Amino acid sequence: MPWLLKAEPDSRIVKGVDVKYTIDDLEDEQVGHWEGIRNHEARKNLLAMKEGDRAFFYRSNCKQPAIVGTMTIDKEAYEDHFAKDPKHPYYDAKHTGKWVMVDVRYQSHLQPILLSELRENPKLKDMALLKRSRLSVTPVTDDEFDEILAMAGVNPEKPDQEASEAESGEETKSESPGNGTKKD
DNA sequence: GCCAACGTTGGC
DNA sequence: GCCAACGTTGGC
Repeated sequence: MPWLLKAEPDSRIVKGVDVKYTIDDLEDEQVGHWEGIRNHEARKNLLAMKEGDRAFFYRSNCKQPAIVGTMTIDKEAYEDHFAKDPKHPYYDAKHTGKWVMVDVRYQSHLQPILLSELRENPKLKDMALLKRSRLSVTPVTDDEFDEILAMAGVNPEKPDQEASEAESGEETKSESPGNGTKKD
């Protein structure tokens, strides 16, 4: 099952540590830890992730909240040791040892799909992201995933195109590159 | 176990 | 900065 994971692109200092994390950061490191999830339902979703699952990178708590890239689950849920470190921003004195994290692997940048655009698409009206706005790890259906890729101008049947399209940037910056399916 | 008070998330 | 949604806490 595909997933959506939120991260904050703007600097925010928690216990002296900047918690910002962007799709560019993930691209730089290729494989990143998704630590700091401190909500039971989000935890349940982390535990349900399987290696190889597709996921969206969502930027939240910023001017233009949006889906900005894709990644895959690289390592299934394991103990989030940051919960045990009293000096860490994600320390949780109460639930030490029960929280988990996954590793994610960078796949591609997408032309950002704004939250407002997601809301406008009737095919996405049941998205967990929209219904459970405060949940930072949500499931995405296969149909929703493909629909969003289409909104980003990516052919879901040729996912290898998405990397080259988004990276080379130049030739595919137009609004709807050849998909005549845009509603309105 | 109910619910009011309070804290946090995150869009606007 | 405001506030709606919603999770958590604690009194009873």
